[in-house]
Amino acid sequence: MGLTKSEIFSEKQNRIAGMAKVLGHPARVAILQHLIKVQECICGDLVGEIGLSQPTISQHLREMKNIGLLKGNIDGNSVCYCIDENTYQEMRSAFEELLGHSVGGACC
Amino acid sequence: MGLTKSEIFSEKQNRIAGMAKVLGHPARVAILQHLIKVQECICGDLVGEIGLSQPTISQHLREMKNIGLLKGNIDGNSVCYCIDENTYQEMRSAFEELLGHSVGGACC
DNA sequence: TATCTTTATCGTAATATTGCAATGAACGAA
DNA sequence: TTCGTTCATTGCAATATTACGATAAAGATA
Repeated sequence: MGLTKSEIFSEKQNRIAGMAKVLGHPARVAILQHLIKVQECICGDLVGEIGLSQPTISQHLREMKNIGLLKGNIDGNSVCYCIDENTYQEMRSAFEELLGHSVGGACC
Repeated sequence: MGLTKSEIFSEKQNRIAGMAKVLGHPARVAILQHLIKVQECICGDLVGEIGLSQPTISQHLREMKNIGLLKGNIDGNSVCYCIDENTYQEMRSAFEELLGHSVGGACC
């Protein structure tokens, strides 16, 4: 079937999964790391930096924009990308909340 | 082509992506949250708790075991699952490192 | 032994993702 | 206007993921 049954999960669970999914590809991790380092850049920079084709980078950028992690600002004939601080902090909080527990499993 | 070009990324980037990917499905988020709450449980508990079929839950559990997030301990004819504390902490550290920066983008 | 319970695996179908060539759109420069 | 630059979109092929019925494997129970 291949169709995720989102309706049986909470909004929050679906949101966390969506944010994690966007980090679930090394190209998007690399894009985020590069943007953390240089704060802002254009698509062409990332094509040179990462080594995937321009359409592929563009597609990854769109997915990152779709969940709100990136913003793009048109500047002449190029587009300046940077991280959306709100979503970036939302992700930090969500993962910290999910991963900040004590987990001493007794059985294993 | 559908084949991720892992070889052009660093070990660390691929590892982060792999850990994120496992949280990139709401069922696996729900499994992790349940295990955080109850510390340990068997597969059948999760089937009742989450509402997916037993083979589907088993498949998700396997992916979580594959990256080391879960451990399973055979106990009679059932399997007791719990969180692997080391990987859980590794994930916390990795995401904290990735998401703990200052990101004031100037262009957007 | 026969049966029940519990979990894993196989097989399959449907959908999703990844990647890129080709093309289009929009701006700047000559 | 014409050409070059930059990025998005389209279209396609290949691989990956999601989900579950059927079945197998293995310990528990009668």
